[in-house]
Amino acid sequence: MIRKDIDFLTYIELLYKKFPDYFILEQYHSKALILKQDKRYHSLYIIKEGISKCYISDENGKDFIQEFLGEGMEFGELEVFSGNLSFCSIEAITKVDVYKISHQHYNELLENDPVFNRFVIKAMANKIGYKAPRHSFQQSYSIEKNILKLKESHPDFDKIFSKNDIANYLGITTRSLNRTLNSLK
Amino acid sequence: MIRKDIDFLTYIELLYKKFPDYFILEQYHSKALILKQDKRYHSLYIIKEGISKCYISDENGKDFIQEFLGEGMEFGELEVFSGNLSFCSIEAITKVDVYKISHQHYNELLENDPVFNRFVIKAMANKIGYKAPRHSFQQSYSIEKNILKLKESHPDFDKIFSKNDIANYLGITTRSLNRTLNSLK
DNA sequence: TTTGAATTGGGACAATTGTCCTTTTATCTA
DNA sequence: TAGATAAAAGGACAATTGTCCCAATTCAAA
Repeated sequence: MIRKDIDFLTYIELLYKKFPDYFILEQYHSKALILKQDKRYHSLYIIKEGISKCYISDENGKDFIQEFLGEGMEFGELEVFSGNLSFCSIEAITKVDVYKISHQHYNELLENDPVFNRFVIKAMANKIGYKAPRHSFQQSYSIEKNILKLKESHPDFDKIFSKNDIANYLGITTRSLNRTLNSLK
Repeated sequence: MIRKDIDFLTYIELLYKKFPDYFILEQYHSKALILKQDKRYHSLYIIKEGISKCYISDENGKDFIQEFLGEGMEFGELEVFSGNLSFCSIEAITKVDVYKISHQHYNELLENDPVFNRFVIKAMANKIGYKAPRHSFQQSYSIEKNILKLKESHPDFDKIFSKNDIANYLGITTRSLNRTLNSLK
């Protein structure tokens, strides 16, 4: 549920010592919007600490949460390669510390640092390999089974996240979420 | 609906001329299983011609189709980076021609050919950026809106694919699909 | 401590979608 | 061409999930 990549973070901290002017440390308070869907950015971010949510909003104002991002997760990197506008929004859930790096520096690292290059590719492979089974499961199984699965990996999920976020993560309404939580008690 | 990457294919054909022993040309007939979920492979594939489907099967035998793959799409590459078993199956829909390349040669190209490296990263970024909005839309909107959207991008989708495949792509049953198709007439 | 706003919980009903079958149509093979 | 097999269509009913509310609770700011 909360994605992490500690090895990548460790490597970023190492790079930060080596090229301190490549990175800017920023802090966002809970509920701050770090990235806004459909806007153009020239930097991307790697989470040093804290939890944020990555979500897509549709024209009716419904949000669909893609992932909860924790330490070592990067976001805003897809736009480096596609040249498109940001395709999702990122909002801080807890207080969040990030390393910010410009597209330019990021590209330099990708080209000149093979270890970094491999880390980035692995991170992308993870994102693909994680999403597919999750969406597959969500489509095929009942709300009940999906909640039981959440509980397995994060027994205290209903303490960390708001009901609204959980519902948006599962692609259901809060009403259905409540109903199912009751039937599980 | 059918994913393609012509530029990547063009580059692969170029590499094939340069390093003919890196690649094996294979052909699969319609309905052949090219990759099987939960098996280990030491090669990956790039489609030269034809259409295949990439799907995840769950323990109840339900299939969820991730993507339909056309020219220039690669599959089996995630396992190079994760070291895991194949997380989906790939089945030929039409007759399919592929370039097969070993993990080892693939890694060599990634490390020594920056143009190839960039193509691979872009391909992965595309996969991520394409899936997220699609699943988001599928979760939030009615079957009817999803079918109308399919029709927009592929007016003849019901000629190319079986009803079963379309239903598995949308994450619904064929019964629901038929019902909705009728109400649209 | 009070007040207003946001979050949570849930009743009643409607709409959507799935399940289980049976029938029809198309496709393939001997 | 007949018979077998698979694919498509759809009836009847059940289950799930959403919509539209309003009440209860929590929380923060005045």
